[in-house]
Amino acid sequence: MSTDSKARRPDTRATMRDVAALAGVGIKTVSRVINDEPNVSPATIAKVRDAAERLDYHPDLNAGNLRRTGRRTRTIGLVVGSVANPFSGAVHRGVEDTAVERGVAVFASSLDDDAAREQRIVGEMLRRRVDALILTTVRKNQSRLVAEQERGTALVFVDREPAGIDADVVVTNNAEAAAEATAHLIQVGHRRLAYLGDRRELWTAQERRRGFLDQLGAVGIPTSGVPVIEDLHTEDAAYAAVLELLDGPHPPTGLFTSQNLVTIGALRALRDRGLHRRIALVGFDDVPLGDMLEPGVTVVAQNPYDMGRVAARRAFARMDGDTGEPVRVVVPSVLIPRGSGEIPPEPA
Amino acid sequence: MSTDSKARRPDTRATMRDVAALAGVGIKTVSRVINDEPNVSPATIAKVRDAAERLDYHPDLNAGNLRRTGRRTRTIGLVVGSVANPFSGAVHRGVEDTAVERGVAVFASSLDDDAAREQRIVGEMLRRRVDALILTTVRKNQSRLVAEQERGTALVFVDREPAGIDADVVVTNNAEAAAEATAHLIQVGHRRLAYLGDRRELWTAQERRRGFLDQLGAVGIPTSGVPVIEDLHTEDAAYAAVLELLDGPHPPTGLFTSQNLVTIGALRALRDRGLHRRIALVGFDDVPLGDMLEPGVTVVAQNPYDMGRVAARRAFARMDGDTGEPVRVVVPSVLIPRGSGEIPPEPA
DNA sequence: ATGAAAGCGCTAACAC
DNA sequence: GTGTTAGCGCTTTCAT
Repeated sequence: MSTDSKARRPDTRATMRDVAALAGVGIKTVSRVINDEPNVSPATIAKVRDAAERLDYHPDLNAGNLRRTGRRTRTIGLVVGSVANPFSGAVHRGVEDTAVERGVAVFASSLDDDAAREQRIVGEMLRRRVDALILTTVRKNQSRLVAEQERGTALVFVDREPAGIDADVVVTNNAEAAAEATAHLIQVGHRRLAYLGDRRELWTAQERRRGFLDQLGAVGIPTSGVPVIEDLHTEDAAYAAVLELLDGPHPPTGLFTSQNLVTIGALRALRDRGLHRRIALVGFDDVPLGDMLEPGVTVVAQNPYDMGRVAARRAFARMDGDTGEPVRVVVPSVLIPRGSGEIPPEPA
Repeated sequence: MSTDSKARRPDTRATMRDVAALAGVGIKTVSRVINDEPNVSPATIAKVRDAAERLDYHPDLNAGNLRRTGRRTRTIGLVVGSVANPFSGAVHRGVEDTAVERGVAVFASSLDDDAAREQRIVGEMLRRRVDALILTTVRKNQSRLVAEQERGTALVFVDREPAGIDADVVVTNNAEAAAEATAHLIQVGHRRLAYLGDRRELWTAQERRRGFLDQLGAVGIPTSGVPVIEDLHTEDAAYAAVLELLDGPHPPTGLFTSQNLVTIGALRALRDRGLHRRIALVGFDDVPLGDMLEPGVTVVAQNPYDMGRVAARRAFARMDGDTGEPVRVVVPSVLIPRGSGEIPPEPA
């Protein structure tokens, strides 16, 4: 691994001017050919294409966009929790599939739900003049972006709803689906439930908690004694919290876990105590191979791929000139019973 | 959702010239302040920063890069199988973590192992003048990229080794790890094994198959009668192939699956036949929650996050002027026994 | 310490 | 059909 400090590339990259010279035409004619503009004779087109080929010419999109009408970079930015998380990966894929059809490239970046990182990364993308930004934000208040939106950058929030800004939003039915999960546990016979949730500051966590508690209230279960454990942001934190709950004086008979890492941590804890067939669990957000565990993991599964597709479509609609009122799209989650959520409470 | 066809943004974006005018200085002075160059008086710095703040000025990186020495865009491209695949996600995260430290943005794109798509996507990235390209390619021959490499674009191949080009490569020890997995099954007592592999054209699939067969040969098991089923590219294809094998006249007592989707398909097939506790399985590449299935899934686990980090570091070393010989880094896979690979063959 | 002029690679506007 | 000129927003070079 020899290191040569000042190795500079020869930068022997052909420019449009080079192609024009070789083809014996003006630079604007080359531009016309490269961009498939009309009013160039077939013979000239052939000459230019041949010259471009021989010089291995590749147009510089960044240079072209500098002057081009509308100033689009044909580039969008996607900001998610972590590109290594399956939920984010599916959103990403949905966005990408929509973008690639249009020749638009996607910058992707992870936040780890870190507000400082959010600011840095959004700044980097803005400096690169992305046409649109699709965001799963940490901070609730996104008023900093209002000015950018007014300058023409399409903004779509996905998964989490922001405040302080009017923009398109694509979310799942968090509260309703959480209530449905809770109702499912209640219907199986559970009365002693516990809630295990993500960071309180996250909008999704608040919504899911609300759905859980509202449903308890709706069927007349007093919520005062119900363990509501929050700010669980990792598998390990969830694992520890569930162990503490199980080892406590009044362990619940059923668990509602509000996020996939929390679900996994809880599953591990149940297994370590040998209780995974005796204590019920319903998780929010699907878990990889959740159907192959024993018992299978009952979840309300989101549809992250569709959320990504819808978000990207909203972004492109805005870029195409849609100036209508901000749209709020709800991509519903569905309850998938697989076993863990159908375990009845133990007779007391 | 009202659509207004020709809504054009007012493009009221402040430029460096605007900031210069408001601050009452020359444009070059603004440039110095924005880029933290020396030789500006503190008072001038303050004036400029204040003006930039008031205009909500954000420099245009693409415009700046046009003239800047070295012509770096501070942008790299990552091309993987699918951003929705956990292996690719981990590679991506490794690349991103390395890039973000340097203020470099990452374009990520999925290939679905489609050669036509590979060409399109690489072209899009080149047009955007990425400083480096980190690739998990479909095609073995990558000589098309030699010219681009000579023009100064750093090229790093990750996971799969290319032909027709001299470039840095980051791979796992495919053949050795496959042999290790096979040896593991043999040691448990298996003699009737089967190989289930990905598309033959993929370098990794070839290597893993070679490791499997070589190991059988090394211990004197004749490979002629061993089922070698290839070109399994989806979970469903693997599922069907394994069912066929199990329902055949001489079902194997142990399976080696050469890729994570294949492993999952095989697991489903075994379960559907109620054989998951009776037929052994070792998979290549880890499977999400593989430790929580019953039995746990024995795998040779790759280290995709490290592969991403190492690949990105190689790319940055090249961008920093390393002109040494191409480097080949092997990030080893490790065998993780969890149960499925330790099932002994049934007594005959 | 500061700025004027030239130019990066391309497209827009307008000639011919 | 085709070319010329100007200029996108910035950095470079070189003067002051």
